[in-house]
Amino acid sequence: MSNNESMEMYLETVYLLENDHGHSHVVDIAKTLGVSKPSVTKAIKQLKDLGYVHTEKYGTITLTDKGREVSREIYENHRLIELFLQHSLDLPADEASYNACKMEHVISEKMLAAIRNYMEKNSIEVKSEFEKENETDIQNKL
Amino acid sequence: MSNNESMEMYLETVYLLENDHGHSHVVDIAKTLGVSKPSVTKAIKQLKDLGYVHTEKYGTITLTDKGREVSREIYENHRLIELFLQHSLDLPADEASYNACKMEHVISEKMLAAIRNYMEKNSIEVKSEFEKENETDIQNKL
DNA sequence: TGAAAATGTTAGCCTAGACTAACTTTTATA
DNA sequence: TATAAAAGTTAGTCTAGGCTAACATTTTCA
Repeated sequence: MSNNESMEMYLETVYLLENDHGHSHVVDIAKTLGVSKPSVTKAIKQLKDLGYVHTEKYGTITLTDKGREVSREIYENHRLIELFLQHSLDLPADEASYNACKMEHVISEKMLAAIRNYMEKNSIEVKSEFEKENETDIQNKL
Repeated sequence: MSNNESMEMYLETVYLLENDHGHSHVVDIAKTLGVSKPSVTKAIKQLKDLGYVHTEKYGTITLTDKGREVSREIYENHRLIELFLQHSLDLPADEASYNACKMEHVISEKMLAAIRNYMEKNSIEVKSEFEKENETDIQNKL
């Protein structure tokens, strides 16, 4: 799973949708990511083969425990990077989120560790959006 | 040309090789990027079609004025990001370079501007490696 | 409740960007 | 200087990750 931008985006989207609605649907994932339904079906099949999601034919998609763990980590890294960009570069929220989305799939473990260290030193608390409030615009989180 | 990681890497490599030796060869590009010679031939053909390089059959590869301008900008952005990572996160040079290499192809113009602003505020001078010294290990610059 | 709309799937196509095998041309050297 | 080695090219293959068209299933609601 490491270092696969496309799959990480699908997994992260499933995670966000599930946090909002308890499960996700092909059509919602397609809309969120701006891809076609068949692309989603194909990707979800791969996530299933990897043991990250459970699906029922013509039914809903839910994360397995493993999938939830991995996707939570992906999303938390996204948040971490996002807050780092806001704090260090004073980027507005939307720009920070956009760039975090691009960066999260490519930067090294050491750089992530360095960002965590930076946040700690500057006493910046990194908490999930979900702990803060009830948002519904998932696109803003990707 | 915008936002094409692969082509940007080829162009940047041509730029670095040319700065070191006055021109570049398929085989050197292949070694630097860790790809096969046919992959380089194909990529260079595309760069030629875009007007970025000049080639002679079975001969050397050189940048056009346009190509030099674009590749210098790519490389300078790489350096900018690299120094930002070193300064803000205290990343060692090799880690900073590695992550700059990944980030340079994906981050937004606004984020680049914010980094420039950061460097200025902190009085960090961004100069090319070439102005500093005579290095030959190009891999370290990518 | 049955037909239309929405949703999900399958099959097949396309492109980018890698690769190997085999060939051509150039360079180096015995 | 002839030939082996090195460098470059061409042709064809593969994979990932998109897409559309067509079909299957489920849901909605008149």
